[in-house]
Amino acid sequence: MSKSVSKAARATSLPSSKLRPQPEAQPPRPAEGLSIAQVAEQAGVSVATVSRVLNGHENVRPATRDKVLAAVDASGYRVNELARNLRTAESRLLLTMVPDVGNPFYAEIVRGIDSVARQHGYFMLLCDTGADPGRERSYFDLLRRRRADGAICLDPATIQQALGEASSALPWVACCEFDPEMGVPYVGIDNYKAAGDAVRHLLSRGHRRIGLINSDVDYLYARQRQQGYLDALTEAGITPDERWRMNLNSLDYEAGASAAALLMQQPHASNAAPSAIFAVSDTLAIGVIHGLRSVGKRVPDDVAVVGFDDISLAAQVDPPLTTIAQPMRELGETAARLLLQRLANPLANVPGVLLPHRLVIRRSA
Amino acid sequence: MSKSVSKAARATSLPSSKLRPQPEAQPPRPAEGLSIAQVAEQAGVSVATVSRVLNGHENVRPATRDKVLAAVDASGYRVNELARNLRTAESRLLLTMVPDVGNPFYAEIVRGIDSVARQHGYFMLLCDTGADPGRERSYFDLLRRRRADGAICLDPATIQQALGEASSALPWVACCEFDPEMGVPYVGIDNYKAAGDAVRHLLSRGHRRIGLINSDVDYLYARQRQQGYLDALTEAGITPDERWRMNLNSLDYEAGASAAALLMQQPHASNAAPSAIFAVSDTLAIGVIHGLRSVGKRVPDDVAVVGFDDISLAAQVDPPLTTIAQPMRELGETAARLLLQRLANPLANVPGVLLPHRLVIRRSA
DNA sequence: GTGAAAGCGCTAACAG
DNA sequence: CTGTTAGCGCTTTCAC
Repeated sequence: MSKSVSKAARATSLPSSKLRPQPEAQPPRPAEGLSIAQVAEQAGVSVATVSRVLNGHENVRPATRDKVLAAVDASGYRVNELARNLRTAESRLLLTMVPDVGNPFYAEIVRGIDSVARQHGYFMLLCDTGADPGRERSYFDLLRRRRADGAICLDPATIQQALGEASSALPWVACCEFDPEMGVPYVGIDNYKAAGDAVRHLLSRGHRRIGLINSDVDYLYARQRQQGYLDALTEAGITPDERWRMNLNSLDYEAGASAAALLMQQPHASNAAPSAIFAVSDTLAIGVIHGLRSVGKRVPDDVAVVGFDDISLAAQVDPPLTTIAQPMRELGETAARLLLQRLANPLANVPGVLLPHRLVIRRSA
Repeated sequence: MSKSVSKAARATSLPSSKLRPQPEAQPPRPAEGLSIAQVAEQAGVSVATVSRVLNGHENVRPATRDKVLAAVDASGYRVNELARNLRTAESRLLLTMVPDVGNPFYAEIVRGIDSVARQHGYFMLLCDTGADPGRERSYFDLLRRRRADGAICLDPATIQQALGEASSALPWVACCEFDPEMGVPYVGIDNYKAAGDAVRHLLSRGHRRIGLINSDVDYLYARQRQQGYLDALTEAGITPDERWRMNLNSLDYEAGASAAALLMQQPHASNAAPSAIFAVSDTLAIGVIHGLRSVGKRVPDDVAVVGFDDISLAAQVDPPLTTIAQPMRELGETAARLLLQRLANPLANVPGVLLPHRLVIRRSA
């Protein structure tokens, strides 16, 4: 899912021979305060007619339409959407609330959301909540205050639940992180199964002491993945050791690194330290590899590592990361569609959706 | 201007046991259409008074204020900002246009912007332009249509120039990428000097064949860094070889990886391939390290690598990346402040500002 | 096919 | 201190 190119005027763009070719023609009058009324006057029609052509209504005589259009771009007029929004009672803005914009996993999802939103004439307002309930609530209030028409929430389930109670009627959907019981439309993956897949891969490579570096248990996905991990181990006849598990309140590289170092140095019964680690996000896993290296362990020879998400970076680190791939782009796109659907038909029963994940085997495990 | 809502999500749409438990307590009345008038009535005062307490004006008797406040939260009323915005003629939305939200460098800057925007009562609308002039223009139009009060642009200078000609009067500022000649307020670093610093570091380590993996020349910073690279080499008595230089139209890891592989395999006069590479972004540099490894070169033993930006990941890869640190957070914060300043006083002469960079030496070079 | 007029919900004079 | 009132710029009946 790589970006794209967008060459524009590349290559030929010389240092700056002439920075302003535009000999200062008369651009359509920047026109600060210019209202539909002036355009109407200039075109010799009524405001109603101008409004009609602006909105592409059918019932306007071509000749009239042309007159109006001419007046519009002679004057450089742009509709004032503030007024339009008030009148039509919609802002055409969609909120997206993420715990951390800097996380590449969320970044890709956000792209998916943005792309379908724009496709449908909406803009996306990105909100970095830092997983803070207070900020979350204040952003959510934008819905009630009519600043936004709908919202997509990727924040921890614990936060969502609080939100849901206070406002189950508001138009919002959950993405990646969701509680099916909550009655809010959602899209995500089967975290329990995915975690099991990761662990079973490690098992199949002969590992029996498998560590889990997990995120905050505020996240339902963290609890689900942990359960998947636990059950997979148990099914293989292994009794999970508590000392193999850690919960972090951050997904940063640094957090993963120090957690891994800690995990390996912990007093384990002689050589009973984990021979493999399952980290619930790639950022964590990349940190883990770094942390392992810092305490003299090699990956995958001494310790195998599997991550989660399959961000684009996963293939680039050394060793390339074995991981569970989530369809990030689609997750975002689907969330946006679900929301749009809800907006179009508030009464319809919007379903929950699960998208498929898959195990990507590279060299780290 | 499409508005239909396309199909829902396909894939495994869960059976959806019971999608709407909806305990239906009685929260303060979700109150869809509730206007200031009803609150006024309920409080036994006029709309003007309600408005006054809502906006924290002084001249309201405490008793009256309390009555109003009581009515407000008894009814669960929230102001309709659509109306407020129209009346006050401002949207309190700031646009941020970036070429790629997924790039960790931009992500951190965006955080800086968002933080000071919120601090000042603004929200930030994030726009991923993909460095596409068309999308850029359409986003920019949001300013004219009053959807946003101001904008911060991080897109290529070539695009900015087109924008500037069409609308130098609009309230916007440039960040990281800027043309001082353009008369638009900006914040960034001294790219020429920074690139020189990177190259001089390599020189001091004894390298004389230094490659440059650069981004698209649409970016002024790319041209400036190239010049810094060229001059540093020349000053050291080295004649730069054209075959040491590459321009990429992407900053993705993959792009860096394949460029590096290509650079090393190119037919150089016998063993005249570069012994060091300067990449103009950390993402590129990380890709470069990966690409080098894929053709059997070790870093830094066979080839040294220095990057640019100092994203958090730089310290986590193997080997940790030597790089030029940019004060990303401050860049964003400063850009936001400049814009706010311009908004507060449109006539004031807002200056350009350069922030300091610094060389961070780690193990890759 | 086109125009006149009534608001959308709020803020800000201006009176009292 | 509080209430009345006039719009902000647009869309949308309802007449003609």
